[in-house]
Amino acid sequence: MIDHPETDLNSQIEQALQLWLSDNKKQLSLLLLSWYDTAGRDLPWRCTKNPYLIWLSEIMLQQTQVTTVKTYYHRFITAWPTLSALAAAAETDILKAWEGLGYYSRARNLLKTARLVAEQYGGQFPENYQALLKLPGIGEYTAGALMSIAFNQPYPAVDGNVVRVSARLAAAHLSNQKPHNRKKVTAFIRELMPVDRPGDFNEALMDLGATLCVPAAPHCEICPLSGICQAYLTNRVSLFPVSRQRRLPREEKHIVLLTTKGDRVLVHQKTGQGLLAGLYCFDWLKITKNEQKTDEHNRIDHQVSFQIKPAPDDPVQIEMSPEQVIGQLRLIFPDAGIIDLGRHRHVFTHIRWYLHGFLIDQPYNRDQDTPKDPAADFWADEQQLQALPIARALEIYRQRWLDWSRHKKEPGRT
DNA sequence: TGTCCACGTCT
DNA sequence: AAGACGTGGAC
Repeated sequence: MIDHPETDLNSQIEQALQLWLSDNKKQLSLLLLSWYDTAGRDLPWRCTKNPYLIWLSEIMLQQTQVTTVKTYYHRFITAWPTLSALAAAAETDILKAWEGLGYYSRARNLLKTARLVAEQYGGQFPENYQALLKLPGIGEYTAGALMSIAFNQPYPAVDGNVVRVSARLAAAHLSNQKPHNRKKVTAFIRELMPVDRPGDFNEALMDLGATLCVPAAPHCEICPLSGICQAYLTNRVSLFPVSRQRRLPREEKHIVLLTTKGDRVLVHQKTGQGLLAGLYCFDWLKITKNEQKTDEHNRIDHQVSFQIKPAPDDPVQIEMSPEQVIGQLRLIFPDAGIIDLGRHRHVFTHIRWYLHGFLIDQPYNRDQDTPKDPAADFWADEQQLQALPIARALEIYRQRWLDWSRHKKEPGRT
């Protein structure tokens, strides 16, 4: 006998979904929509059918919770009330307005799609699922949300909430992480879509998942679907959906240098498609196992002057005291004042950053170290620095520099 | 304060 | 398919 755990799992999912459909298909939409009509959330983007506003909100809602999105949504519709206004914006302005929301490729794709729709579709989003899918930043979920909410057509919009609700309803061992499972849920939901209110139906499912059928400690006792929820009826709610195994984030150590001349600090725009692309950063030194080099997106000045030796008993962990770093920096910048800006830890999904910031206070008239790439590097004054899009991870150092700069200008005020 | 967890798209 | 991509909230 050969074990086929994967096959068994897939057939359990298929059978559970089919069985549940055959018993409960007809009851769901009425129960769900009546609940939604009284308990659904009152959200800013639900008072419109404007595809531009629906699209904007849905892009923001990808990987981001409603409460966080509200501020940004308001900011965007105020600055760019129409698609053509957004299409005419500069990318840096979009990124600045997006600053802090994360997953910055969403902002870059937002602009790409706005321009594409303005130019190729006369400013109107196509009322066509396949055409929407081709637009940058629009995947299956968002295409389905637009088709159903903005265009009133019966397309499922399967997000993590819908997978969780489906898994519990049918007691199916679904995992939100498996693309194949999302397709199964899409087929399942397609069977349940009412033709008269597809948008409300999708939003109702997501609301239920966000407010009652939450991941931990769901409120089954007040859930309108508890009577047809197989997981609840068999007292197994906590088993669904299947939770994934999480990888540990890799660890990286960096020195952040706020290289300053007079009242300006050197900044650099990250290019390409990678981490924090399009955002601005300071000078940057990456500490690796037994050598040191700069992040590939950043400047490569000064690296020769750093010789960082691995600790003898632990070659992976490099410990360099602030005093040692300051000592090195004094060699590189003999005329400058060096200020320790402190350590900062920042955790991404996949990386754990240990940052240590230093401010290099150089005299006014020193004119070496001119940026190599004037388009990407420049010396920013206070106002410019505040106007640049910068990641959360570096926000603390920006603030420290601004505080320092103001204090230097008006030393009487502490 | 730290750890865990949530949230879709692209490659 | 599986990993890259960021942040904030819950505990």
